[in-house]
Amino acid sequence: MTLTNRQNEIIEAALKLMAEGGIRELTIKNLAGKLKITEPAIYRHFRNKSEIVRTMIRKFDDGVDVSKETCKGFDGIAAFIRSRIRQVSATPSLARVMFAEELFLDDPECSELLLALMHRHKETLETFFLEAQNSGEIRKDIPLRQLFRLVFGPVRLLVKQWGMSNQKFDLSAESEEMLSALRKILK
Amino acid sequence: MTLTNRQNEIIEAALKLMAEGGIRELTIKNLAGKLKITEPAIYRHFRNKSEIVRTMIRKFDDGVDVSKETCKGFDGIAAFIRSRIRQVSATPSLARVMFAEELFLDDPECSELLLALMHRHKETLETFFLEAQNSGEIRKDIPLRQLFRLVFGPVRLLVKQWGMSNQKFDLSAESEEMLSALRKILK
Amino acid sequence: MTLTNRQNEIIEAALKLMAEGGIRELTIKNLAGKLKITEPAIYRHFRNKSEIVRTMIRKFDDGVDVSKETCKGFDGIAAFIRSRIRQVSATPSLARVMFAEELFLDDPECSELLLALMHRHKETLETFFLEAQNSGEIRKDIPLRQLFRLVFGPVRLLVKQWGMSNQKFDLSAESEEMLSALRKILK
Amino acid sequence: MTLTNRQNEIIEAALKLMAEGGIRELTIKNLAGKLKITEPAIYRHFRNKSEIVRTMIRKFDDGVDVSKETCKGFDGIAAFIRSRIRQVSATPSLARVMFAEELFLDDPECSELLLALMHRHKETLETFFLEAQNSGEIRKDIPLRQLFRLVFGPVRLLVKQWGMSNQKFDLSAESEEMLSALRKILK
DNA sequence: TATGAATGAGGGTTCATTCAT
DNA sequence: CATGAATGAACCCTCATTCAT
Repeated sequence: MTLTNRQNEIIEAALKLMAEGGIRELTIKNLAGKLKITEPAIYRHFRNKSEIVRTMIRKFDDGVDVSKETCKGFDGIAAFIRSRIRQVSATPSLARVMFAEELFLDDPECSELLLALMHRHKETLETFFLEAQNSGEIRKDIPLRQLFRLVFGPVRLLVKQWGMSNQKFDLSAESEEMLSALRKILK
Repeated sequence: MTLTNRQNEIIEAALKLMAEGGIRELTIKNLAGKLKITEPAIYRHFRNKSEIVRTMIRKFDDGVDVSKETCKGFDGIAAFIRSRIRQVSATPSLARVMFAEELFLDDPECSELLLALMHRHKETLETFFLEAQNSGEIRKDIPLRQLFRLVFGPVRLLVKQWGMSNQKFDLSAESEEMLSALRKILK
Repeated sequence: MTLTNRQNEIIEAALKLMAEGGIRELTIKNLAGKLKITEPAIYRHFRNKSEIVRTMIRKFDDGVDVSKETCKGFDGIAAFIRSRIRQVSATPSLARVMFAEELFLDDPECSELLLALMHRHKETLETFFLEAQNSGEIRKDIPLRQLFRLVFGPVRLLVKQWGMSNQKFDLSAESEEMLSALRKILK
Repeated sequence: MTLTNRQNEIIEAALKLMAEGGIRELTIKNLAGKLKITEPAIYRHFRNKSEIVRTMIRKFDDGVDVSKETCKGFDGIAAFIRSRIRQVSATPSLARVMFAEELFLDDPECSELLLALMHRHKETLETFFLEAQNSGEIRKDIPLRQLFRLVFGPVRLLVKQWGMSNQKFDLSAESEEMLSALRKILK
């Protein structure tokens, strides 16, 4: 995904707007206002609003790179989670929208994209879970799809709490604590 | 919370609209259309749109009744979760909005209400967690706020998956499986 | 003009509403709210809103009774003015609307009524002016219609200032001072 | 105050609407209709309706230029009055709203603006009155605030009569007659 | 690459009024 | 004498988008 400078600026502004006042604040007018250009100018860089949102989603999905080669088992899972946490820490506005799939329910193209991304992640992660079960890092009496929920449910909630509390607590400390708790209880 | 018949009808219609097409579908016009009355008629029953949404939220919060007397410890937590699951099963549209606090970010009155409700629940639940730790149902080396996330993160994710998959799996079976998994791993 | 009790209550409430927040505050809804009845109930007492306003206007015109018999010349004029001032002092809300004919521009029936009343007053008053000129109380080198403006322009402005200042000064003192000034300068 | 062409056109149309049918006729819809554009187009030129009205008020206040340098005493007053009369003659629609402060009672921002302008005028004019008293043009036994009313009350009433009569008489002749009458009686 | 001006669709809301009860 | 429920018309305003320049 190669974006022009302007495109990156627009994505950045869009994210800020969403974080500040919810998805309703993300309008072409506000976007233009924030970038100090006029509304039609936006359309030089994106075909329409949906494309902006979709590009935003894709861009932040690119940020999570956990190649299945470098890590294995629970380490792979931890790497994935840490990658997400690092991303959210770097761009706190993300915390408010990253796991809010409902926000995009009314745009079919966005919904579809999100579903596809989620599916891809799930596949990657289930490989890790299997490895972890086989190596004895994780007990074997819990179905894979429950494992997925037991691990990523808490992560999502943590990020959401951090976003809704306006970053009042130390996200990375709290996430490390959570990871070690997960390691403990799943053994 | 005593609502008139019409008010209940309006709330019901509002929920359906949201579930069908996201919060953007929840407009006074659509609401009126669904009820086959005119838009101004809505305003005889609610002062404005925000009041409709807030009433909707309150109504479904009323549905979760877990008195601290009847249950204790992990049973209290399980009761709370089962109550939620039952509610969502009965009104599947709920699954798509119940844990989507972001949807209401742009309405300060709604946001505030949601925060208050979440706070109340957290307080109730932390009592249960403490009891469970003291009675030995739950290990003591995990901080309360992590416990909260470890339990309710997965529940939220489960409900969300069910909603986004259009109720493709058996929610109550899956939730029972999750509960027993939680019981196991937290001991 | 004989009004029922309820009608008088409605007129009174209407006047208060107008005084508090301008003519836009005078709505059937607000009227009903102030009287703690429902909107349709208003229509038991008046055929429509215009009739309410017209009745209001007529009622307060009835309050100014200056028979041409009891007074003559400048005394007649002074009596008329004092009568107005007394009325406004008794019902301060009046000050904000009494001379604001523009408020009713959009209701032809009201406009017409107002014009008729103004015409009647002018006729009465011109008789007084003529008498005053003939008796030497007022100089004769000023045309009647200018005299009318020179006397009632200031009175209107005085009342308006009193109303817009929220009755900050002593209206009757100020009006007496004005009357004596008028007597002086017109001789 | 520099306005774009379109802004001037809008203000002009707004004034016409008000003059034709009272303030209730001044709606965005009518405004758009008169200019043969759509309603949203209006909002490219003004932020909202209140801003239109306020600009209208300011624009016509700009028209009254009486520098304290060129005139002194009663001449200053006469200049101010003549300036107003000229303005109203040029734009007869103004006559119906220029002195109708009540029309804007329901818009706090307009009310405030009007009060500020009125205050500024009063200050300018009281300087003239003082000069006139000191130079012997106006008798000294009448308080300043009464003088203000005695002079501007009649002017306001004259303009209002002209407006409400649909310009049936010769405003400038009548105003000159009034000015000379005022000069006579105030000496 | 940007702008100024406009548009069609739709948003939430308030109005005076009516009607059956 | 009053109500509950509704209506049609109109209100102000914002949306994403387009087009000529």
